[in-house]
Amino acid sequence: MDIPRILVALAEPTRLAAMQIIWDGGEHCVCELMDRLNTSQSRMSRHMKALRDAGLVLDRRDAQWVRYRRNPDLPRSVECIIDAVIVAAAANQKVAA
Amino acid sequence: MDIPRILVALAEPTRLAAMQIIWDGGEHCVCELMDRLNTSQSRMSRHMKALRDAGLVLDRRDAQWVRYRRNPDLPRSVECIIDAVIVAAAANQKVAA
DNA sequence: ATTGCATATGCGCTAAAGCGCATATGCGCA
DNA sequence: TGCGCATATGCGCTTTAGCGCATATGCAAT
Repeated sequence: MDIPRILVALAEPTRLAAMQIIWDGGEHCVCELMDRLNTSQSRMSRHMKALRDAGLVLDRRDAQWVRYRRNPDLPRSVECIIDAVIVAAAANQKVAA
Repeated sequence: MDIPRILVALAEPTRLAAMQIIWDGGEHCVCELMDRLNTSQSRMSRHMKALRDAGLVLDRRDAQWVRYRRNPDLPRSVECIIDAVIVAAAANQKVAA
């Protein structure tokens, strides 16, 4: 559990947005994320790799797709960080809107 | 409230350690932090500037010293992030010890 | 005014992050 | 086997972060 590494992973806006999508519990392929976050394929793929390397998400091959999902085995302390970050980011988006 | 900027600020180990010291509520000069965190003067000063620029701490001139303290006006959502990060970092240090 | 301690900052350097582009790989289907 | 979609990655580039060193600034005391 490398806290700085986790924070770095969450500190990039596109990665944070991806976490917001994934954290609810579903599985999401790269192409879906890349469409919803309006970014390129290679960029999205690399960002997902960063989240995976930080231990925040898991991935699974499903035919031609790779499905990413939240890592269910994170320590509670790390889940608390992510919850707090997502809440704060969501609150911020409301203010901005 | 720029969440990514806050996360970047917290993602550096020395800055995170400084936040752990400051978050309790006291005032701490750069020389104290630099001694306790075993780092150089310029490095510590710059890291404190980063925390200040992120809005996490405030500073105050007191004679030859500059006292840093936690920013009491942070939104609750941001305080939650910092609390969670500090708890997780502390838990980690126990495991490592 | 000078000295000394505390802090900030300009400068140059190195390392790392992030990106686009092109290409490779994995998989299903015809 | 060959094609097409989804994903990953090598490469080169640009930007940014972080550092040490030296120096500037602020303040107090002599």
